[in-house]
This record gives sequence, C-alpha cells and structure tokens, in this order.
Amino acid sequence: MTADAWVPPPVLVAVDLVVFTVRGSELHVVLIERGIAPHRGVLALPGGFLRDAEEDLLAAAYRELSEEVGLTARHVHLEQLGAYGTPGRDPRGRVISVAYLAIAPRLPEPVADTDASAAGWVLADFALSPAARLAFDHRRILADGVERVRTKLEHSTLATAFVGPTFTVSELQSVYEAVWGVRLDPRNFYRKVQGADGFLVPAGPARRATPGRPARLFRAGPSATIRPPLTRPIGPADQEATS
Amino acid sequence: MTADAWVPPPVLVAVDLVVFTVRGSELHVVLIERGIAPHRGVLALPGGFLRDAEEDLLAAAYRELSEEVGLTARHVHLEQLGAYGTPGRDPRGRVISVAYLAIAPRLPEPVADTDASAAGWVLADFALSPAARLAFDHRRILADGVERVRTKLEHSTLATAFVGPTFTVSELQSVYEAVWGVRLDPRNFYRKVQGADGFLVPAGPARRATPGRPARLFRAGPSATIRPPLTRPIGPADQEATS
DNA sequence: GTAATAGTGTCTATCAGACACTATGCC
DNA sequence: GGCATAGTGTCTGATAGACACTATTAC
Repeated sequence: MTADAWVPPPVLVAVDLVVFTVRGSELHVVLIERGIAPHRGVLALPGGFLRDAEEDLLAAAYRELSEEVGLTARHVHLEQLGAYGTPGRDPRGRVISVAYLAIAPRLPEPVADTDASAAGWVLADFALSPAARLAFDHRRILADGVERVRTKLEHSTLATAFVGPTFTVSELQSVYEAVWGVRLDPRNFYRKVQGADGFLVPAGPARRATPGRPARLFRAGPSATIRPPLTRPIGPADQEATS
Repeated sequence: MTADAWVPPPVLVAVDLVVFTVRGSELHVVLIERGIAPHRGVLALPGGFLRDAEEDLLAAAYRELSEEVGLTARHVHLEQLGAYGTPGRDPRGRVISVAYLAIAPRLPEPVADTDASAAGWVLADFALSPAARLAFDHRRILADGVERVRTKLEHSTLATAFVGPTFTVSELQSVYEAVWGVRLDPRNFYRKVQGADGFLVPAGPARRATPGRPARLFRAGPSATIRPPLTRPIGPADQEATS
C-alpha cells in the first residue's frame, strides 16, 4: 500500500469440490482418502492446486471433477461456494482454496486418481458427524455446501440438477426429501411444482417399470427461480455462511 | 498433479469491497477513483492486495474498509461475496480477488487514501449503468453484490445492518424500498415485520423530531432469518451469481 | 380382484394485499 | 382546528397443508 519496493505476497490457490448426489433417499457427498501429504490417509474433499497461472478457476473445478471424481462436465451443475483462506489452514504455506458446489445426477462411482488412495460417495450426515475426521477445514466447507444446497432448493430450480435429463415428479420429490431430511405429501408436492411457472415442462408420456401407475416424464423448464418459493417444513438451526 | 518437480503457480490475492448504504431513499455504493496504475483515474471498488502472507482474508477486508473507506469495524456487516479469478482480469498478472459485501448505516463520507485520488458514495443504479466505466471486472462484482443484498433482504434480517442500533419501522421500510426499488404499503409492512419472530425487539418509547406521531424505536432481534420470508413484489429479471 | 403408485378435487386455517380507521404528535 | 406520520382493524382473494378420491399399471 505504501512505497515502491513493496510487493504483495504470493499465495497458492487450490480448488476444492463439494460434489452432491442423492442415492437411495439420502444425500451423499464425494470424499477421497488422501494419498499424499499432508493429511495422508485422511478423508478430504476432492480438489487440487491450479495447474498453471493461466487456468481459470471454473476450468480448474471442471478438471478436478473429471480427474478426481470421474465426472465429465455434461449434466453436472457447478457453482462457486466461496473462498477459504485462513492462514495456517494448510501446513504447506499460505493456501487459499476456492470451493465449488457440484450437483450430479446419480451416476457412476468416483474413481481414485494419483492423489487419492480411495474415493467414493459418503452419506452427507456421516461426513458432517464428529465420527468423520476431514482434512484441513473441509468440514466447514462441506457444512457451507449443505446449507447452500438446502436453501437453494427453496427458491431455485437446482433440484433438477440432481436428476437425469428427464424425470418424474416423485423422483424430484425424493431429492427434496433427501436434502431437507423431511417427508413431504406427494399430492401437495405435485400441485406445487406443477404450479411453479417454468419449473417443469412435459417430456414424453410415461415411464413403466415400477409397480403402480406409470408416471409422466418431465424436463427442467426455462426458469432458474421458483415463485413463490417452496417452503421447507421446519429447518434445523440455520447458519450464516461467510467464510 | 503429476511428478515431483511440479510446483503450483503462485498467485496474487486481493480483497475488494462492495460497500452499500442507503441515503435519501436510494441505494449507494462506495467507489474510488484509482490513483495508481493500472486503470489510473478510473472508477473502481475499494480494495487492495493482502498485506502479508499471514493476513486473514476477512481481516484484510476490515483493514481496507478502514483505510480506503474510513469505516471502523463497529456496526458494519461484512460477509464474503465470492472469488473472482479469471485470467487476464488484472494486467499485473494472475490476481484473484476475494470480494466482500459490506453494509453500513448511513454514516460518514469515505476518505481517499494513498491509492485513491477520490472516494465517495455513488448511486448504485448509476454505478451499474453503462455511463459509469469501472476498472477490472468490478461491474460484475458490483452486480453480484446488488443481487445478493436484494435476495438476502427477503429471508434474512440483513436490512437492520443498514440502519443504526435503534431505528423505527419506517426507517426499515425505507431500506427495503431503496434496495428493491419499489414502494411498499406502510401498514402491511408494519404488521409483517412485527409478526416475524425475533426480527425486531422494542427499544425505548418514541422518537420525536419529524411531523406526525412519534414512532416507537426498535433494536435488531436475535434471529438471523425471517420466517416466513418477506416477498419482493416483483423483481426485474433474476440472475444467478456463480463467479 | 389386491397392491401400489400417479394424479385430481376439496375443505380449512392462514396469509398477503388493499384500504378504512384511530392515535398522537407538530403547527 | 389542520396536517402528517404511526399504528390497528377488517375484508377478500390466494395459498399451504390435510386428506378423500379417482386413474392406471403389475400381479
């Protein structure tokens, strides 16, 4: 700020991913077991340093998603969660991590790459519990990610990122129930999402396979927001995510 | 990611501030005129590089708030907006800026420091208009800040950060009207904010000064969220802020 | 037929928006 | 008194939640 000789301190920048999906009525997140120091052998969010000085942050997030999770860009929603830069959060020096929130339809098993000795879907509730030890400040990042996705389901159409390109209303309901951890009335849920303009558009007649009447298929509509918002029945204590 | 010799690229980290207040029924933001290259003489958000490798991001934001805007920590709400790191956004090299949103009650004039030849409150609508040229990607950062504060007024008690420690309901209403750019019915607004549990707590009897009946004073309540949320009458087109 | 899920209709308590009305200060 | 703002009451149309009912499949 002052004289000519001063130069700003260089910093290392990493990108970390909070990758969510819904499997079997429960919210899951991708965790890896770190294969390199520091925190070797400890559970962590997938991520890594910028590859070079020209790599865009979002591009780095997509690259890590592919390398460490084995998910290709298509059909994965990716948005920035925030920057985490407390000094001392990484023993290697001053590292600032830009966290990204990724939402994937239920698809493949993640694959371990060179930095990770193992990778897989873990129950989000377990990953947040004291029983799971996470590296760095990844527990905090994960908690912020959970909070973000919970609140975004209320007033955005983010839930459609959890399901495939076409889906039934009850599949969408399962997403809400898994993320919010509540049970919803199917009839009221049906009316509500149908009434939200631009949320769902019909796509094909019906899907057979399960017992019971076949369900109509829908595709995500053009709207990014839901008016009026869906109301979460009751929430556990709310948090404010600031960093 | 690969071999032993590889090291991650160092990056410069800056902190930028989107400082809002309400003056005369309009949303204002602090802009400076840059006193140093690059973009010397151009309008920009206040901000600067990390002072040293040990400085916390939030601490740097508070420092810039004090140095460049002349606001001391007390009574200023500060929360992270996001990280902006597109390569080429700063001609000095690879710079990642962590933007913070600051909300201040209407208080002093900002003061120019060494990096800024001028600083002052500017109408937010003007700062976002094509007539105002902003340095770097600060127009985008500002747009994200406006969007954030607009949506947060709906379901959080953030509006109380715009007013002093004690305030009247009509002062609070002015905040909503300025930020949303709409007119609200005072009677319905009064009932609504009174009904929101933990939003307002009585503080003192009344304030005299203006014509008309004196208004009761309130203090910000313990709750950080509003249930049910206040509904914005109609919004201009919504945006999704991702980075 | 039974079981199971999809989708529709209806009732009720509550709420947002409109706005008449009362209360309390200044001049 | 007149005027201005604060605060309350009431009405109405819309909506959330509860839940009866019909529809369409598999067996």
